[in-house]
Amino acid sequence: MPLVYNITMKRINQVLESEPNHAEITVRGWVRSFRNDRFIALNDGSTIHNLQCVIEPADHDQSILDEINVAAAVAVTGHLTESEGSGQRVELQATKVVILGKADPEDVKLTILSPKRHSLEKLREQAHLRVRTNTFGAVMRVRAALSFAIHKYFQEKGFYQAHTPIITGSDAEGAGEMFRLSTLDPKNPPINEDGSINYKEDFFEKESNLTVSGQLEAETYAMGLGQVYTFGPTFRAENSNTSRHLAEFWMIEPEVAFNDLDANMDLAEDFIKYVVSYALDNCADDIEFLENRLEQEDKQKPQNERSPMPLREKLKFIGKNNFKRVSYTEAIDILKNSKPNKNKKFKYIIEEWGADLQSEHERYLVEKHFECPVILFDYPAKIKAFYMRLNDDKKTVRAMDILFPGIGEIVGGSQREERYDVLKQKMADMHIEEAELWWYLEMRKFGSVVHSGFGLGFERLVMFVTGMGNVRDVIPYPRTPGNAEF
RNA sequence: UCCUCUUUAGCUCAGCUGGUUAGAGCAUUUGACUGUUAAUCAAAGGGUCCUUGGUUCGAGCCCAAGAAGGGGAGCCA
Repeated sequence: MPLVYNITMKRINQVLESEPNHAEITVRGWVRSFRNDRFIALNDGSTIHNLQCVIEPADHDQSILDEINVAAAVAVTGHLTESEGSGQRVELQATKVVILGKADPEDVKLTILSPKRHSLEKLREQAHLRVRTNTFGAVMRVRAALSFAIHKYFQEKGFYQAHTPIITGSDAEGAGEMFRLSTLDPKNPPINEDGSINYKEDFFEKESNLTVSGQLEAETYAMGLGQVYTFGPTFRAENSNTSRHLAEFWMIEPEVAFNDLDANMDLAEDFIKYVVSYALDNCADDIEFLENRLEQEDKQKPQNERSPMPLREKLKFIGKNNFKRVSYTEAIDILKNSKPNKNKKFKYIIEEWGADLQSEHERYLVEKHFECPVILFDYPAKIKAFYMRLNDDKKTVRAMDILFPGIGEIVGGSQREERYDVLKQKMADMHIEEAELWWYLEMRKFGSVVHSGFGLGFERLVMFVTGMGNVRDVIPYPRTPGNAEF
């Protein structure tokens, strides 16, 4: 088999950029379509575009032609020429076709690889094959580019990645229900005298869980390395059944010593603008494809549910315009005086300061009132976590959320409470076990300084950049309540 | 967890007031054509009408329970 790697082997994205100079090259990929017994549309995952390989049927064995079926893997050797057709600039005049992996059309017919449109729900059922569709190829390339851009941004800014633990021994991170972790025999666990399970005999000799956030550990690292970020998987055992929640998702959590909340907002905004612009510049073809896909999808929807602007325009808008910064108190005033509040169109009517904002309120602010991303800050202390820094008014904390159109909350962050006594008191008030988080509190005794950070849900970012409407369609194998297939 | 909608061919769907042998487009197969671009033209094959139980002379259609999936809400990122 002449299939060892050599200099003439090329990825299709490179080939499509090459000059049609008749040089002999070999490409390998999967057949997307085979028209007229002559035109193979070949895709190798390197780009949304296919390479058209042209074969002269008389020059190839019938046994080979019979196996050039949709989804089959083939290696094609030939000469790159200008295309006679109008659909592409260059094409490969094939001299040799080798079938690398067969695909029986009768079997392919039963899968989403069959050459026709499929619903996103159907693609989800066959998640092991969906990356071979145009839409998922594009989404996953954009996801990978965004992941790279995130590391690039922080590394260039002098941040260090902190690998915070995935298994945690504390259950007080306060960000949601946790997945319990144990090696005890579930049918016959060791029992204490009072009937409870004796975790002293478990692997870690205490209860352990999958992490819901690396923030608390990241804070300790910011106190040594100055500016750090985490980027890893996070687990929440919430029974959330929405298009925006996963039980396993990836989160980015920068944490910076000496930053106050204003600097934190500056960082978050600059960071988001950078990665969105990076994707726009480096995944132009994929985002163009996704924009067209979205436009087609919008045609099926009623006018008021359609995207207000095309995908690329929306992404450029994010890069160019400043996010609107509004305090919680101002936001409440805006909402109180808003039409839907006065006409009782909101399900939850805003009556007084202190109420938690529902997603209908966030959407109103972002999509109707300001029509741009909004950063809300200085929330009531009562509705926010124990570690957020108390303002001098004793009523509000230095918290901020970034709200995006169509996505809702994409970032949640705060300036952390750096004062030992204040933090200790807040932990007591909010019933946080000091024994669980002694180390977090103790950090405040040794050179404690102002510091801030935020968490950004990676999948929500990918949703925004790709225009996909369901978080399950921007991660390879989504984990949701009742679903851990694949 | 709550509200709501859906489930009919491989896929997307239609199926009238409960009435003979359940249809269409795409996909697949076969043939024709051979510079196509979601190729085109012709023909063929393809059904546990989600499951269970009930009402009825008769159920894809009505009733009940269950299952799976979508959308929305809550919680959050």
